[in-house]
Amino acid sequence: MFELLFQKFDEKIGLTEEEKELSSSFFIPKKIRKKQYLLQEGDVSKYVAFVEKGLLRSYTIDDKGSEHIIQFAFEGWWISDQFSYLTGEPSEYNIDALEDAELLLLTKQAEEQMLERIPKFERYFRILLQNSLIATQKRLINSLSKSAEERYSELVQACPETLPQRIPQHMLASYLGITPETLSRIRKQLSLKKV
Amino acid sequence: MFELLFQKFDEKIGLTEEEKELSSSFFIPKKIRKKQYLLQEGDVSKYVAFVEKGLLRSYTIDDKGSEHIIQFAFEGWWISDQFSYLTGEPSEYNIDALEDAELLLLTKQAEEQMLERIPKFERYFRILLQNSLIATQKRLINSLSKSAEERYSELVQACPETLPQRIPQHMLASYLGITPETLSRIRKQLSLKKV
DNA sequence: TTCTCCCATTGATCTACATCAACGCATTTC
DNA sequence: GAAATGCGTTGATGTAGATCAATGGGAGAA
Repeated sequence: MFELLFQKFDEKIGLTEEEKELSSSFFIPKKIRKKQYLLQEGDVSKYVAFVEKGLLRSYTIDDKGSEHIIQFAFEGWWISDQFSYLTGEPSEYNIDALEDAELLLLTKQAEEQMLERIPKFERYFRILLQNSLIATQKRLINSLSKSAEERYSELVQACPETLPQRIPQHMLASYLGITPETLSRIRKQLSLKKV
Repeated sequence: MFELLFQKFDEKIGLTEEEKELSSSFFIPKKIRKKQYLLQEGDVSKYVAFVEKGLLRSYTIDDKGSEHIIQFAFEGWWISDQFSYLTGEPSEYNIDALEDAELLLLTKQAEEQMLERIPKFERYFRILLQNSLIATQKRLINSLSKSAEERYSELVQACPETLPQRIPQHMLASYLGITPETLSRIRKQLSLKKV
């Protein structure tokens, strides 16, 4: 159950066997099925979740009723609503599973205890946050400066196998901030260009 | 010189007098003039900067030559290119001053030493990162889901005095991801609505 | 099997915003 | 003081992408 988590830890910070043992005790394993919510708008985000298996997304629904996907989380990624988790305010986001998933949940108290017992996790979580911030800034600048076609091409180029395989097209559109119709037309354009 | 910095520290983590004394030794005070660069595209970001006085911005220039502002940094804010600072890669961003400014610079070595000597700064920087991430995600979702007029109204509503006073209009446009012409028209629209 | 329902596609039309160009005003530069 | 430069405004026109509507195919439920 914890293989992937430990592997990820090892990439950033080395852990001894005792530390692994100890750290694993702070996590709550949980399986959820496709379409099931991990977090619903209005609830408080009590956990950050590490994805051992499966695929989740976080998204928000705007005043006009359309969904905007904030993040996908594949195996080895973390997902949560940082704001709600941090402040205890009710969340404006939803998190649900696109595929049956196995998660490792960390509550805030567990996280704090873990940081106290094994301080080098401070470093680990700081690195995670920095990477998220860098990626989100890049995505923001892209959305402000590039065309939908450019954004889609770059996205698919980044993960050519997994993304189109595992994520339905209308969700990619939502992630890119365009309508499914527009994405369909863009794909047609691109396929014509290639030939 | 360090008043504002210590005040900000105190808001998140308490510091003793010795800790203040010690922590201040890690910073390099620096004054820069309006229009002067703190970081130029292609250089490596060696510092994170705390703004004691004045106003800076970070921005990037796209393939077509237009500027996209990533962040403004008023008094009490931090600014840097996290990616370059972290990896040592040359930066794709520029940082310059919109007003004469007084800064406190922290190099990576200094930061590491400071974290080692006063570990509660881990917490402080983690909070900073979390807040940046939350704000950037919100801005991203706004840019994907709201009209330029909505984004401008909300931005001005957030800081009605400082923003339009201290930031030239074409830079607000760049921050919002629209052209100066469009912003001008939006402002006209809004002023007509009010009357 | 048949009946839904959901999803991707395609066409026709609409609209928010960009682009290009010109002008007036203020500020800086010589 | 004249000249140059930069910024905000306004108008005319172009375009990426949204919206609305219809169609066909595939997956799951009865």
